[in-house]
Amino acid sequence: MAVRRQPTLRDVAAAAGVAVSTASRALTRPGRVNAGTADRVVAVAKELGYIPSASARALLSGRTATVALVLPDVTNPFFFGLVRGTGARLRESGYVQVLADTEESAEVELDTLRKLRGQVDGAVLAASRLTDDQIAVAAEDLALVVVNRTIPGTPGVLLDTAGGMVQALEHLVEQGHTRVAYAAGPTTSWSDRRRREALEPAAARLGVELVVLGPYAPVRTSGADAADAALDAGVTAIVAFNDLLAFGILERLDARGVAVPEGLSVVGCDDIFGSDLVRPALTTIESPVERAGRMAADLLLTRLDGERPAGGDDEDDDGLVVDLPVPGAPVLLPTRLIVRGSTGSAQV
Amino acid sequence: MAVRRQPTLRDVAAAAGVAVSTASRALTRPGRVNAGTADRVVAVAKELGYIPSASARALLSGRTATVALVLPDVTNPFFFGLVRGTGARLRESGYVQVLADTEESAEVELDTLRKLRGQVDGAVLAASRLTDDQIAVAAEDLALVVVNRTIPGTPGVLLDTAGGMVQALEHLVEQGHTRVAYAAGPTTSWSDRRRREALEPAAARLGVELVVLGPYAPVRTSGADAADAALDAGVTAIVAFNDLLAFGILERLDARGVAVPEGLSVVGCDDIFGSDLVRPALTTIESPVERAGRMAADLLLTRLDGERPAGGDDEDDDGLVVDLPVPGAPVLLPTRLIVRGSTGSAQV
DNA sequence: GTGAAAGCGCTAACAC
DNA sequence: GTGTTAGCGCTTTCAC
Repeated sequence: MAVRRQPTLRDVAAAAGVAVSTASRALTRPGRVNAGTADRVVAVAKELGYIPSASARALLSGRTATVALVLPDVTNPFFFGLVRGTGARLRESGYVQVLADTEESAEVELDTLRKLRGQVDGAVLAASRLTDDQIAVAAEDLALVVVNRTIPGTPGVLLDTAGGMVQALEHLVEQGHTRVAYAAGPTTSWSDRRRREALEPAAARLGVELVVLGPYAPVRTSGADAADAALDAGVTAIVAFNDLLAFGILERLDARGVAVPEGLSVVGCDDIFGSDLVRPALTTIESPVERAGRMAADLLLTRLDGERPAGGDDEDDDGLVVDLPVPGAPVLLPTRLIVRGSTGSAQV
Repeated sequence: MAVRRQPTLRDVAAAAGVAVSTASRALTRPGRVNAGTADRVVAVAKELGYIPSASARALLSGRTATVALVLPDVTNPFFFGLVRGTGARLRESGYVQVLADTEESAEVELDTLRKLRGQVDGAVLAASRLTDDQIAVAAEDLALVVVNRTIPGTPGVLLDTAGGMVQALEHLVEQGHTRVAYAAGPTTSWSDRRRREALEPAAARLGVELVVLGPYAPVRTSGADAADAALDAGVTAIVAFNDLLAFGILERLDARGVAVPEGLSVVGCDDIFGSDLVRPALTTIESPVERAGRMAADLLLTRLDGERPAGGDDEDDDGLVVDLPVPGAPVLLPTRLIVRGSTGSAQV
């Protein structure tokens, strides 16, 4: 693991017998240099194993070709798709992906965002624990795209799981259910609020009684409480905040000897890895998470590559600088109900 | 998403009425500056929201406080633990984690490593697709720690899944199995070779017949072929290269109406998310992947923070520079067999 | 204890 | 078409 000194542009220029500026041009804009010279420089650079210093470029241009994905918990399988989607899109454009875990803490998130400023060109902020205001403020210092959040003036991508849950409710009604529980997620969750706001009017419209249970931490272990509460509440079906919670519910029902779907129909949300592995397989709401990630990265890159076309730098001293046209509404991605074995007719 | 101009050290110095050098000292080494002055500078810096430029620091020191995790496929749940483990350890030391997906391609991996040089202080290389030589060469230009690989001179962390598989074999023998299949992984996999080399002598020692099936791509869909082959081979138990493959095997057996473990005992490997969710739950080999990641990051950081104690920079012009004492053997982490429902007595 | 100045590697004026 | 020069933001001599 010895470390060899990297050749610099100066080394290349010297070896090729040209000035650094010529070497620089030859490597970045070959058109503006004598073809023969350019070839020679390129050859020498290759031979020496020259790699331009990212730090020097960054210092000069203010651009790092790096984008961060900020999320509350890398552990949560739901976010894996986001990692993949953003990563794939970023790689396509030659960007480097940085991963930041905020450990479900608003404080850590704020601090992370602060430190990221200057280190990255922008960030995709997923399931943020911050307030709208805090995000808006952070967006002043760092190009931001939010996922599952609406912040006026900040581009965003929304997964319409609320819509998916309404589909689930309709499905249950068709199956004859008239009293359905919703096992709620954390009160701090923006998505949870959105879902409740969608479920309540839908329930009224469909003439079904909706019982809200919880809130529950969106993890498997909370499933036991949720299952018990559902049984106590005398519902025939339960829609869970997410699949992890639904897995826990299934486990508990199994342990208590309650058959699914005969004793209780169960619906999850997100279609994470494993939802088709459990028995009975879980009826759930498929979210195009990976696509959302790709989209978020795309929005950010569009922003970034429009922003400073070529290292522009204003010398205005009034502090404030660029103000860009902001895309109106966030992108809303539809979700889809996947019916599997965990839901069935209501037992009268 | 406007972007405000960041205050620089010069701004801070000016506002505090001191020279940049003093401001720099006040912020980095408060001891070497008049207490009052230092306080003032710090206060001003805070007020202005000053954040030191990472690029400038990197340019000057050659250190980026960034480490990359390079892996063949972010999609594979097996690597999630690695992402977590390395990420957690890096964060603890204030390092930033960069994620690089090489898409299972040696070429992409080589290119990634090349580009990473200079962008990061080091990298954790997991399940590399490169040859030993290629890795050794890459290690000359970038501080590297390998996971599940032994490269002389390069620190590494090994998960002893081969040992776990021997445990599995012993367990099966105790249950009366005398003819057992191993569903092999990709031929390019270093781990697969290691496991075979451990299983064969173990089988001989235990007096059990070992049938090697495959190779199979380590994904769920390959499970169908593996299950069929096992049934054809007339074995009573099968050990799969990994859990994904085992899941596929279970699905196929279910589809063919073969009971598990009565008709066939199934063992997976890695204990990934979902292995206790399937029915019957999967007997598998638990690997401390997260711990391995943490360890790998730890080895790297130790290396890094010993390497250039404080931005040292040699002016030797002979090209070659540092050569460090290399830790001898790689760290070997033990694995453990977890017996669940998918294995049982051999049906005579 | 503090300031002035050099320089990390690179690109973008500005000469010639 | 090519060389010279300035300067990105910072740390670190070297004077004072």
